[in-house]
Amino acid sequence: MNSKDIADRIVQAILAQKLMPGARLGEQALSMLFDCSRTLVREALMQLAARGIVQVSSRRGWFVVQPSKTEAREAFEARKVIETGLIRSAGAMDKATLKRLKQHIQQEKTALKQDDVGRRSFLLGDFHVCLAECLGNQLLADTLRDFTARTTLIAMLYQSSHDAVKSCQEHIEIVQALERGDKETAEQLMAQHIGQVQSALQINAAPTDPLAELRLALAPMSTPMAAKKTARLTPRPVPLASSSMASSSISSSDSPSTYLGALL
Amino acid sequence: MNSKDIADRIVQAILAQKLMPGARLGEQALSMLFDCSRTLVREALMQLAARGIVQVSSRRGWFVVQPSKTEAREAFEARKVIETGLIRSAGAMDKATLKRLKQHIQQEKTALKQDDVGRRSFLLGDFHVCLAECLGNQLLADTLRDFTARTTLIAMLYQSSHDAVKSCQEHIEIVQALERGDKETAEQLMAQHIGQVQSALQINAAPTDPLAELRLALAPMSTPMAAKKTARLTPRPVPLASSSMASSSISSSDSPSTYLGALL
DNA sequence: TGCGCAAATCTTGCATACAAGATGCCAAAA
DNA sequence: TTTTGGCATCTTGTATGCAAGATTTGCGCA
Repeated sequence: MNSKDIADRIVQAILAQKLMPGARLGEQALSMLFDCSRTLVREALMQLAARGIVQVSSRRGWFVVQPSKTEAREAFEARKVIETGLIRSAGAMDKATLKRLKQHIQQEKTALKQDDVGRRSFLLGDFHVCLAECLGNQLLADTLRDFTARTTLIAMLYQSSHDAVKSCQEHIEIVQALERGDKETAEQLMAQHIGQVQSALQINAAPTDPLAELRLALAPMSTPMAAKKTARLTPRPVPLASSSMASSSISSSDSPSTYLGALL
Repeated sequence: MNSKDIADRIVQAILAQKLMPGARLGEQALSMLFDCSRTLVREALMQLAARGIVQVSSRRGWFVVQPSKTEAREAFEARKVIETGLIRSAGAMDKATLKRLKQHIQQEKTALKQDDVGRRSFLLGDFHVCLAECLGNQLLADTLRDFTARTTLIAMLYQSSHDAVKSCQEHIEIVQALERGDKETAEQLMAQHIGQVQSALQINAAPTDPLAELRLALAPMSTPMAAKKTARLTPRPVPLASSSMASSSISSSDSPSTYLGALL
């Protein structure tokens, strides 16, 4: 278990929407989870920070990034630029490549059918990384993975009303266009597809009132003492001032073991 | 002096062609240079590794990356995709932005006139980062900085015969096209410009046979023992198997002080 | 009850110590 | 002379300890 593995696990958890933006990533907690020293955890977090996936607030803690509206726009624009450009500059695809893409889409369908939210989210994002690899550019594929993690976080943060089934359908159409060699259409479809995801954001929903979580938790219940403790409410809540969101419940109000469960 | 500063300095040294591909970056040496512990140096190197700028060979050392031919192709393709796409998707530029670009070009001219190789190399690369920022995408600008560092290393590794004056001239033309709102031409010029730099590479010069150095060194000399020792051949030469190159002499056979001078 | 201050606690920042693999060097033997 | 075995050295890999800032908590006081 080296720092690379730890970083990969964290990225995967984000792609599977199991780590929310703003989630706390304590060095101690992670070192216990991965059964290693803080040193390795720190190295992993440093790498992720360099990739723009986590950030550290001096002597306060490490947190999954919460992209601002500007950063959200930039991330989607970046993906559009890269993915459409990649299609445009690509040569013809061979059969094996197309097969791989189709297999990926099959996996998406399976995850959709089984209602496996984590896997579904991961695969819908991974399609784009896979496509970049198929188009023959590992460098851009890796870059795209980070950007996809970013847009996934953005979708969580801005309460995307995005439809997974529709997304999968759009992936299918893109691959079909590529299969018949119609790059122009494929490029156009890709731009639309990313645009769809982007416009599904409630871009003004983020600065919702910071008490939403409390309100929900403290709403009158029919069976008053159903849960013995209702869990501590936001013990160390949203770290960074700015916009708050409903995410911290998962990441910070559960016990360490549960909170870290996202990585297992 | 934190790890971020150290990483920045290393990147700058690469952009200024003061650190060659394959150059050794010993933790101890850097910690002495920056007067800090190995921990900080290690954190910086980890970040750079995550950005694909350095790599570590287990218990052997840290080295500036030596992109393979495939990686070289990918890096140039990535830059083409991003930079042309960015121009295409950009809106109109305001006056202040154009002014900034023109100032940058002025700096390029100055460095050219003064024959300041380091600054010249840095500025010619930084133009593209600057442009990305001007086009309103900091995320892609940061990405482009890393990619530019990569292509700079590639140019060093593959003995680019690239002409700085010509490059600057091409920058000027791109900005002119942007100024008159002719994005289409600007995009085309940019693609050509990057293509020029790419095709100036001696792409077949690097994977020359690994014995080239030996052959040269062992070629019959007219004055047999002219040099008392002919220098140890590749003392701790190229770290990773694959392609060898003529660069290691500078980075690894000089004394630490000289070798680290690139960062000061 | 509300407010302010200080101690306690938590979390990261940084340095250092030690472990362990990789490399180079040298001597001894074939 | 060449090869091989082992030792010395160099370099990273990992853990741990302590310092210092940030946050929370609890208490005294008006």
